[in-house]
Amino acid sequence: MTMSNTGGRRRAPTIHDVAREAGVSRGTVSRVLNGGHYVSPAAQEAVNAAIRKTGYVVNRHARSLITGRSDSVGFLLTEPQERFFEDPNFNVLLRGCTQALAAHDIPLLLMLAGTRDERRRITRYITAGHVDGVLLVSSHSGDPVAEELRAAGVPLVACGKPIGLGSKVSYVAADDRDGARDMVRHLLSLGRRRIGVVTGPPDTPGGVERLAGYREVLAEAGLPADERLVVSGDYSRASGEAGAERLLERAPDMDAVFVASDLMAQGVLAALHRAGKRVPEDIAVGGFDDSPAATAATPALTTIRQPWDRISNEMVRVLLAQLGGEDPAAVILPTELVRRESA
Amino acid sequence: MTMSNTGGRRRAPTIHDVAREAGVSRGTVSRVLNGGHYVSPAAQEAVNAAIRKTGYVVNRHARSLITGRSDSVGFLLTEPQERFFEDPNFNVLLRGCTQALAAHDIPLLLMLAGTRDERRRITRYITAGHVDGVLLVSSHSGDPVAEELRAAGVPLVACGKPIGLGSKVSYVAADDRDGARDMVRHLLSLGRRRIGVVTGPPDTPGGVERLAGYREVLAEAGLPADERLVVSGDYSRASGEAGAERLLERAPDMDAVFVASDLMAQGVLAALHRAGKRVPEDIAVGGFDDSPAATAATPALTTIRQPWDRISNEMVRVLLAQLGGEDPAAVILPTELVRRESA
DNA sequence: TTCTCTACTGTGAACGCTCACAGAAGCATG
DNA sequence: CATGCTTCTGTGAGCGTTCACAGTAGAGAA
Repeated sequence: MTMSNTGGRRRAPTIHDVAREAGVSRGTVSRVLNGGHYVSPAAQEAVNAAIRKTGYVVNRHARSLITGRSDSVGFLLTEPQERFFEDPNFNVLLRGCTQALAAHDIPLLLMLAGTRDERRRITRYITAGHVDGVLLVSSHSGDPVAEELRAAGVPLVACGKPIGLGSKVSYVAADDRDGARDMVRHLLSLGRRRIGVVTGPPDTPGGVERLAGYREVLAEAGLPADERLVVSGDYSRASGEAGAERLLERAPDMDAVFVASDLMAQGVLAALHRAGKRVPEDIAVGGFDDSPAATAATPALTTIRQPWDRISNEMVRVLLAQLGGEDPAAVILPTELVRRESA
Repeated sequence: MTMSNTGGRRRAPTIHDVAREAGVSRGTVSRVLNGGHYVSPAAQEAVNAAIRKTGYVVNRHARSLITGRSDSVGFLLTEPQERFFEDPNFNVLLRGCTQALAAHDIPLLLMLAGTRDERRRITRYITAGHVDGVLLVSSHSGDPVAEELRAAGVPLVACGKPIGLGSKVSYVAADDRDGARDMVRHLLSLGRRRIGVVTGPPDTPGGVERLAGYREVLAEAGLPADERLVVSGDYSRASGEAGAERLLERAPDMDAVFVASDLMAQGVLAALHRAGKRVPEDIAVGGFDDSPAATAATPALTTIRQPWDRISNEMVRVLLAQLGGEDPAAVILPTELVRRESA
């Protein structure tokens, strides 16, 4: 009667135990574990049975030691922390990436690099090869971590087009410009002609591209470019509130606002409410993101849906392709107008 | 002229290189790396200089292979996914844990186990020793993953008291009952006497304890227990809305509601607004959590703050203590009443 | 037959580290 | 002067895997 796998918590079974159980050599077990090429069907089956019987699980440390790969990837957040809190997009993205990676049996290491010290530590950790690649969430330009990682040759996929870096870095992004165009066209179709905009920070792709889309459509419609109708925020609720106040002051005849994020749009709604403006009767409001904030708002926000589930899937796909030796790639995904009450 | 660390990306320096550079043996370098006991000051310094010069970073896989530890911990979420989205507490908790662990140079693996298959995979992964311990977020009772991990002897710290499990599992929780007591006492102090409650699911500690606190205070105040004033939700906004409607129907003379989460309280506010009730004039509303939803609501919610930053710190502290050989422990942290407009 | 090719299998040698052990040196104690 | 103790150092072994290589068997071609 031999010792079996149940109970005892003695020692985890190794590839050796499996080999003995299956009556083959370590090499054959290893081959089965790694795709099963050059293994006879009989051996294949014997090994699988032995694995089930012993409850064998590969020791990833031993594997990594020799392969040099870690079979894990990092999810790196270099944003200032308040965004992480307030922006529901991060949650969706994080969850999507975790799941997409889990499907490949690849664990995700969460890394927060808010301070200088943290950045140094994390950079060291990553460049030491403790992860095979990095999913980067950092829309601000001039991110030193991103640049260092790129220089060190770490496979990298950014979420949103990285402004500072060269073209050699992969990214996945929603079509910000096209989304903005859709929204502004929608506002025009409602008969609005004095359309304001609260855009994002000018060092983020969302800030730049959404504003560009807005300007393009107005120009195409033959409307004058009026800089009094343009203010910028930082994607926070508070900045939306402040932005709306400034707009109302500078352009009291405004009849619509395009806001570059739902969270800011919440702030805008609050400011308009305080100013006695009815939405959408007096002023139509269009958001961006289709976050939970959009449905939570009163009135519910008409907004642009970013395909976050597809974005996370694509980020993982592109990163894995890169780990497999493929070249960096840029992926741009279409957005969708979601009509609710605010416009 | 010897090959130096800069450029070339040839091969990462090993402990061997450091030893040669410092003129000592591998063993001495290893001792320096692991606390520096039994190392002469001279050797200590030589090794540190060599580490700086070579840019050496320890290979964690090699270390883990021999120590059997992975020097990483898992953050396991077995909640249904919508909570992860909607509840901002998870973000604060996740961020806090990541940072607290980073201070000990321990990476955090994010694990989502929503479906049966995912649960199986994750359990296998964890029990195989790929993480040293687990921070568990799963308030629902009868969680099969938690039970399996406990049975397998995996060091575990839960967030919130795990209902199903025995007392051998560590947890960190806010004092739900006391927080509820504070809120209900506050409502009483405002002169309210017909106080309703929208509690959480009865299989969560929040659902049980907050309701218990509510009942205790009413009893202590000599008020009758009226089951028409008690409904339960699932912490979602929608369930708060439905709960408020049911309360209004069953107890039209209600003059206050204690809601077991801010998110549900948002729903309650919406329902009250629709029913033409003014808050706080007609009905005072008290929330729980002090989440961003509390300030976003109109009127801003009076609520109970849970010390999430302390909770995450304590979770990590208790887990690390357990990894160091200490026994499981329960930590209960005080809450705080935050007065705003709604009550 | 003999040779070559393909499909499959087993065996040492790493990978980079820690741990146990042996041994050296210094100093106090018997 | 031996003995013990403490502090420090180097060395071999081995953690569990993969990889390169050598080798076997069987099929088909010369």
